[in-house]
Amino acid sequence: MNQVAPRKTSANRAKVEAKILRAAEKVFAQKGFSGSSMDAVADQAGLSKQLLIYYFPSKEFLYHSVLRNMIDIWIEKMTFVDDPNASPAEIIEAYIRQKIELSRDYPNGSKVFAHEIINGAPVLKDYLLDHLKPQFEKDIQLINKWIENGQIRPIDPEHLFFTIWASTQTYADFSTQIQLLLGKPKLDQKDFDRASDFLCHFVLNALGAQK
Amino acid sequence: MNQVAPRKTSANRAKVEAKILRAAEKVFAQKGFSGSSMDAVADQAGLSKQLLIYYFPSKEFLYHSVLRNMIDIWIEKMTFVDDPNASPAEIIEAYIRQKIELSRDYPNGSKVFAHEIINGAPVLKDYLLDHLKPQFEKDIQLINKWIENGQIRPIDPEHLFFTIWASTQTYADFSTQIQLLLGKPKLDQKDFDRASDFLCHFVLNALGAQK
DNA sequence: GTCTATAGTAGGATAGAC
DNA sequence: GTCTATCCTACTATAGAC
Repeated sequence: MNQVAPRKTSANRAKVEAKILRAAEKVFAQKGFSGSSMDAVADQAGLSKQLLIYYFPSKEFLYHSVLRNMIDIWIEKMTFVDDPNASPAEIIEAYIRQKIELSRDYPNGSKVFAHEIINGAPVLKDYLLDHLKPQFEKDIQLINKWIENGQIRPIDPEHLFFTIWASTQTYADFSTQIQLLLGKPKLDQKDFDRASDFLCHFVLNALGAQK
Repeated sequence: MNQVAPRKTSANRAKVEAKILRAAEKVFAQKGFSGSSMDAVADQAGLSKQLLIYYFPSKEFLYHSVLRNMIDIWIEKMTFVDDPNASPAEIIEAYIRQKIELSRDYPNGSKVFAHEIINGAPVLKDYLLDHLKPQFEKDIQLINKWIENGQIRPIDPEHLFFTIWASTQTYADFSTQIQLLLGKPKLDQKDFDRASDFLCHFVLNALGAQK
């Protein structure tokens, strides 16, 4: 037998690993990869550094695991769901709202990505090229089709995406600054709703897209 | 005499300090405070670690110096220049263009701030409260006045600022991602011009502000 | 002002008892 | 699976020669 009591063991392992990944996400979110220590992750997860290393043999492996854990859902929310029955306004509004929800639900994941990108995307570069870029180019084409059809104003589609990404992710990455200026200890559901409503109106007005 | 050859000495010191600050800005931009080492800064500046410590006795002091060096120009560009003769459209267009210029001219400074804010602004918090917040609130009032006067559409002024900040700073902080998706090794002047033009049109259309 | 040497500590990782 | 002990490297910082 390779393992003692494999069933119980692996169930427990999954639970501990999940706890560690949540802790690591939080620590990496604050300081990025090189700024974070295994000690800090262990503390956050409530176990010893040695035990942490038992589950995740190296810091690099832990970091990769955190990224892997988030990357697919992340890229999925960065690309359109092309519903042929929906109007441009409907597609864009749904897109903005789901991006804000992502910032609300995964603020730490967002910050980990922010660190990774600011750092030059040393780990994610290839993955972004292989998975995000093709989708991005498809979405650009869809927007260009809308422009040709006169459904929205002629604008630079690439920069439209950069603006939507930046202004939705800022509610996760720069929440400290936003809290400070709004005089709130924490952003609540109402703040995210206001952000969504503002951005949807703002972008649809800018595009001249009618619902 | 306190110093030997004070004139030459202090002139040289200023030059070396400037070189170190540029190097430190670059290193801190990539990894943030805790992720950066004095060794890396020394390497980047082209001098020994010991000599670096002679000029900047501690890493904290160096980091504070880098921030102090940028913070005033930074906050200045985050607030309106209230020209009573200018129209809302003119004020906002000038504002967006100068924010994009800031991202172009000080990408490392922008990234250092990004790290600091993502981290919870441990160093800058008080400064932002004392210096940015009052200006922010004044600018909000001005926008509300424009809305009352029917010069722009009624929108959430706070979130307008968050959107403009995010979508201008993204060209510094997330330049890696933008380069990747545009298929460019580096953003050039044309890219920044396109970004400015896009954002000005976009925001003015969204606000319904006529030039 | 610049160098060598080194102290002191924190961090990543391993070995081995239980 | 969990713990103690420990190795080794990298890091911040100091002391002191020149």
